[in-house]
Amino acid sequence: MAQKTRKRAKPSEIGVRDRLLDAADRLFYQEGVRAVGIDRVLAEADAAKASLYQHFGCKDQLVASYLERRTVDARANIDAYLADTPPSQRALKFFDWVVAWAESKDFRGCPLQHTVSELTDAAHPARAIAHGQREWFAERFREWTTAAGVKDPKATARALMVLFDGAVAGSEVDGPQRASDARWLAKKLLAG
Amino acid sequence: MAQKTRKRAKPSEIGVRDRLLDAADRLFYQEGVRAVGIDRVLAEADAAKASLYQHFGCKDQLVASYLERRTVDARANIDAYLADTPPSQRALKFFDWVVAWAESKDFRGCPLQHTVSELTDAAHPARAIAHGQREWFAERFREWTTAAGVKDPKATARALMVLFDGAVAGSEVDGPQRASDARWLAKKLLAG
DNA sequence: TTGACAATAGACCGATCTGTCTATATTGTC
DNA sequence: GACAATATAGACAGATCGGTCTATTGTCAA
Repeated sequence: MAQKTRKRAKPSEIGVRDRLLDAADRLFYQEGVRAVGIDRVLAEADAAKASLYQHFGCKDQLVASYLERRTVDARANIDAYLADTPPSQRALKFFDWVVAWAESKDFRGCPLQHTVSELTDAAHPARAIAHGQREWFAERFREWTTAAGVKDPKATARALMVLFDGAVAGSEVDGPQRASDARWLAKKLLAG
Repeated sequence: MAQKTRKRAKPSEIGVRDRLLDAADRLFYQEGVRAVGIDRVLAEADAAKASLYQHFGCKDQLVASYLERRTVDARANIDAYLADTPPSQRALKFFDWVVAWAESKDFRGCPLQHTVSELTDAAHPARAIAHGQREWFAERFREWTTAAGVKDPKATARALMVLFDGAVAGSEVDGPQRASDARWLAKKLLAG
């Protein structure tokens, strides 16, 4: 046993697992996890059915893995975006990131919100991912409001969470103006 | 032609159409419009398939009608809730209504947001309903902030819309605390 | 060369989906 | 009682769903 000699695709190529995740990401995010069937994912990924079930076991797990990768990427993305901003300014700067996201071509709201509202089974593996990411956001908001030196950092952090949710949900329906509106109020809140 | 002699069910009974709408409302809202099939609605309504297609033509139209009735009821509900509150206080009072909604047993987020995110076809009849209701909310927020005499009523109204969306979306995932958080910031905004 | 492994292609299964259809029962009006 | 309208019950069709299975191909290591 042992001696993992794993290594199939040449470094320049993308392995089947990643192709499946890429396809799932595009389709699930754009159209929803219930609207997109396995066959569409396979066609988009140019992969075989057996590969999907070999790597993920079932569709629910593919959905969870898609969400998981989304959250990992988002965290890295946000941390990088804020790296050059002094901690005391990060709370507000974060809303610049939100505005940019809402204005991006493929923006279609929050994948976590979508998935939670589509998959009502409380035991679905994707829900744990969503919950974890929510916690990460809450923690970051507390960090940023504390660093900002506002009067009530915890209440302010919770309010920023509401503004974030509202920015994303509102932008999905009404366009990116809602994200700017959220930033406007966030600035007011952090200044007062 | 003419002489509508319509009148089937006795006044004390509920007609099939309403039974279907009631069932659709419960199931679509609780589990999502894609997760619930026609047969589940029929069983819940204790109705025949032909009745559904006689009254609504297709599932998409049933979904639109369910949303339409939701919005009509919500408008009446909110207006009644605020009737005794002086116009200048209605913006804040509205967030009491939101908190109460988020705390209600069957709360599961915003039916408009859910439907828009599940039905990505821009031409879907349900989307027009959702859009109309958003406009109604925006208009009301402008009324209330104007009556409140705040400095920038339009910007404030847009910010309240964000808080509303954030309250509802956040409460769906994290619980009704998010609605209270939104109210907290709304109060701050309307006071300052 | 051989054997293990990862991947593809696609038939197949049973369940479920929306929607159509026929047949039958009930009711109010003439 | 006859008729039209409304409702029920449920078979049926065609598509799609998630998931299993077999057969085949290509590649690396021994």
